[in-house]
Amino acid sequence: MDKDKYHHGSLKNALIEKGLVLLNSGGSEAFSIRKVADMCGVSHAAPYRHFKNKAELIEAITMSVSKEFMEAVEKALAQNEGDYGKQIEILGCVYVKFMVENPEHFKFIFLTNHNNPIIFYNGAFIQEQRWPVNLFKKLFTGYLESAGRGGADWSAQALVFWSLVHGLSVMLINNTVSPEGNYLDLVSAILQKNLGLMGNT
Amino acid sequence: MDKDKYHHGSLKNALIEKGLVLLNSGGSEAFSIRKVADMCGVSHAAPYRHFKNKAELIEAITMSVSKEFMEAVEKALAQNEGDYGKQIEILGCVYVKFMVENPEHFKFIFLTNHNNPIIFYNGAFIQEQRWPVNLFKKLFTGYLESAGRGGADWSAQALVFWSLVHGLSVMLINNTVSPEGNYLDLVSAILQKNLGLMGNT
DNA sequence: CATCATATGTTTACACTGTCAACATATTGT
DNA sequence: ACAATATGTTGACAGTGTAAACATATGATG
Repeated sequence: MDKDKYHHGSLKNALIEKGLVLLNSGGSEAFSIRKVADMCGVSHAAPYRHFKNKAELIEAITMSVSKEFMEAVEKALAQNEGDYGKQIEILGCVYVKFMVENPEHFKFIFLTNHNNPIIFYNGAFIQEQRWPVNLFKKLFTGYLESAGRGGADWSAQALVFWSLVHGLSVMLINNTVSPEGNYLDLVSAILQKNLGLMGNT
Repeated sequence: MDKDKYHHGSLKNALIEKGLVLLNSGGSEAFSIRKVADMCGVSHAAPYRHFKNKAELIEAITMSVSKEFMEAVEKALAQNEGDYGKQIEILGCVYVKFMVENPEHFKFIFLTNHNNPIIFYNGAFIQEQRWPVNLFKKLFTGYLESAGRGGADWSAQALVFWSLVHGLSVMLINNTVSPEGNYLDLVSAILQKNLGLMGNT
């Protein structure tokens, strides 16, 4: 792909990649389509051939990050196959770690209204869009069964788990809480305790 | 205060109030100093006599909202004095309700880095800035004592509680989870269950 | 190959934004 | 009364999102 060509070659992907870089260096305030275009060596209006507007570019970046996150989760869970309790704990840690290390992604992912919400209905999560709901189901039903509570409502436990790691992420990111030592130890401890409590009822 | 006067009279407060209105109607994207100035019937640069820049106006709005929130909490807790479990549940509901009803406040409050973090150190929250940490302490120590667990670590429980309501708020706000019926029933149920578990260990 | 539709990039333009400097008026203290 | 200060206005500038008009590359079809 020559530099001097009129056409970029793969501008769409380049915009997403460079956009991500800009986001995590300058923060969401400093993000601008024109800067991203600049970083791709392209005129300020070129992005509009690939994205309808700024929101759509951000949405694309969000999706890209979500995918990356999913892969990180899958990789981490490859270990400890079968031990559901351990896997849930790992999932929580990966989740928090990813969010803390990518705070700007976090903001975009969680502060954007979802077109297709995950509906909490009669104790069941409906519709998997960005988050591994099916994975949650597998892990929590597996865990509850292994704890002799096969009939319990997995989705309620998953919601609590989700809220917990979510909330911890927010508080760690914005520095509301700053633990001594490694924050992941704190997360681990909290999840273990919570899981233990879940199993004991 | 006449309308036609050269000086506004209490522009600083007006900017905070109108800024809040704009924030919760148009969203944080649509927020602009010039619009707020307009809403106050004042020239576009007038706000700069009261706030150094946009960030400082937002900070002032955030502080104002925090105060409002504190008052809502105190008011709600005036009932059920002495029943710590019930008060904790109420606190959680007020928290989530407030955040869901003021999503833009939420974003500003929680996605702004804190200059003075609440440090989680040796099991104790240090430094009360925007959030009622002392209230948390009172409620959770009270609750644990009434449950016959006087020696337990109140701050760990408070952190879990906080994460939980925090995370629930985020998920309700951005529509990740949308429960059937009143979302506060869901919150209540989750908190009750969690509190029950806490007491049973 | 020639030609034409389509995809992709550029230029120009406009309204709007944050912020500053220069200016104007009101308020306050002496 | 007058000078210092607080508060508001005007005008300017660089950046921003986005649309329209224009330019070039690419790919399909004869």
